[in-house]
Amino acid sequence: MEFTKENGALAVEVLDLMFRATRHIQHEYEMKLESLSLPFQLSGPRLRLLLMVWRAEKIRMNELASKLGVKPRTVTELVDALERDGVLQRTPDPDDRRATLLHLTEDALNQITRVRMVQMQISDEILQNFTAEERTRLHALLSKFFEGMEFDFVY
Amino acid sequence: MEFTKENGALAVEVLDLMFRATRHIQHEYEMKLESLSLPFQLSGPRLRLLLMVWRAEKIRMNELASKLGVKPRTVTELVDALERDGVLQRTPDPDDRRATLLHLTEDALNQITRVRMVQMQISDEILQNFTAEERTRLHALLSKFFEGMEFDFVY
DNA sequence: TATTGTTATACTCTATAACTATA
DNA sequence: TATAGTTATAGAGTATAACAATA
Repeated sequence: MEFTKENGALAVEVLDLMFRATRHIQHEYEMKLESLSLPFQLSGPRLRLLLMVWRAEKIRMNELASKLGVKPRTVTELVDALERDGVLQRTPDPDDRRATLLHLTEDALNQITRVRMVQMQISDEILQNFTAEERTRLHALLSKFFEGMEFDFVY
Repeated sequence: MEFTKENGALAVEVLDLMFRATRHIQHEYEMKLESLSLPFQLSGPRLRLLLMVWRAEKIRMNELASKLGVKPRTVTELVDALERDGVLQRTPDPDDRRATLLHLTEDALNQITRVRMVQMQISDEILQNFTAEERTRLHALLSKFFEGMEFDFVY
């Protein structure tokens, strides 16, 4: 599609709307997460990290950083907080003594099903105005942002 | 739509994808904004505020806060930075001596056309995988998040 | 020499609470 | 008594740079 002022104006409107919608949704999402009275506090970024560790079972801080799309220093920060809250643990990597492996604590593993279920309920509630077909179409459209992207682009 | 685990799982996937796409886009967007060598630094939140002041011509900090969906204290912070950079100015509101009006500087007004044009180009580039029809459909779907919302919901 | 994760430091965005000046 | 915006303070998320341990 060739660039014209009209195309540009439409593009700005689409992205603007997307940013606004996401802001709005994230507000709601975080408020609902906070009101859960889990044994640990989960913000958006913390939940994202938590679920990534959970899916991997165990993972290096290194790899986690690149999957999250943040710098290793940021992972150190987040992990410090989550370890303090008893959500996950560091263990030395037996294969490389420079590296650190992360895994969830027993406690977090026991809570994870509930967390996932609540996540589904929150998400479903936020999408209450959308039919199943609309959800699928939105998913398909959003996927286009990642089209033609090298390797497994995670975050 | 009735809640089932399947609906919930789809809803989570949709929002997860939306968050990831937005993160990704915001990264690109901010990088491109930075590489513009404007006479002032524009992050996402600063641009958002700047454009809102521009559209209003003049506006109270108060009203701006509610339109941006942030607290007045946050506006003070952002405005401090933008005033330091010569982007906008505070003037006392003649109608209410408690209030402060904001307006763009001459300098910012001279740059704004360029900023808007670049914004269009960046946005168009980010949406390069989307046809005009897909853009319109995405816009329509995203609008649904705001359906049934009271008053003019801005941010 | 390169990589892993840390300490040290800092910046941006955001907020709550207490306060000042005005309404 | 209520409102507009500030000072004072804080916390989350993010980053860069220098460094120690290890590869």
